[in-house]
Amino acid sequence: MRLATWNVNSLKARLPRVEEFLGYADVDVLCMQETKLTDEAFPHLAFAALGYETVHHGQGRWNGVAIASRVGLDDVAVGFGDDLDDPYPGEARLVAATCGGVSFVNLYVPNGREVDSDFYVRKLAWLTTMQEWLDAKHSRADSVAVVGDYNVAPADIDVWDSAAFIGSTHVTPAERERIRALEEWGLTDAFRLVFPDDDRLYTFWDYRSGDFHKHHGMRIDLVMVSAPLARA
DNA sequence: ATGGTTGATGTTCAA
Repeated sequence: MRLATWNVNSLKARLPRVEEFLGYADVDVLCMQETKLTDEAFPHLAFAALGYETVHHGQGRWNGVAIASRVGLDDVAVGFGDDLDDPYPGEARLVAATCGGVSFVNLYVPNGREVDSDFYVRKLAWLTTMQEWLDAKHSRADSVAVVGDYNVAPADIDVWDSAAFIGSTHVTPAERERIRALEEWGLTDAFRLVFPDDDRLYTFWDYRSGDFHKHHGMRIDLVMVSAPLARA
């Protein structure tokens, strides 16, 4: 099983790049976030032409999550369902499906904007609710991969300069505690399993200040896997 | 430089 996660920041704008990636990356499952599409506008045929089934949970201008799989796509679920109170109601931030015997959960975690803002408080609540949803849906003994744009850097090693993030979201103890809670539930940060001590390896660079060219990055897109997958 | 740039249902919002 080979998987990838990608915040595409508009699938309409990024589709040629996504098609290019699928052409060489040899992934079985691709989880995408920020498609910024309605369900009606999702380009299912473009993925089918490359051999991938797709499911999309979108709302239009913002958010939107999708899974493309060439190893089957079953048991689709979107959102937290009726039994849980969504701190970001109406926003398309979770889609789940079984692909090749693995339960995939694809997340676009709220950004949080400013520490202690209403958006930040609801980001923390969203992560707590997501774990409640996960616990209701899955056992830690299942093969489950909870992947996506977490908008949290799990540790200082995951940002280019921890001093530069003092007072910022993505690195606060409360946000990191939500990642720890998922680990206590039974998930493992797959990247850290493979690269336990490597720094300067990131998944996101802000495009507003030439951060990519200065390698001012953060590792905020995560692949969290249960024990049966972590052992594999 | 409370900056910078990208994308969308854009003359504003979210990131």
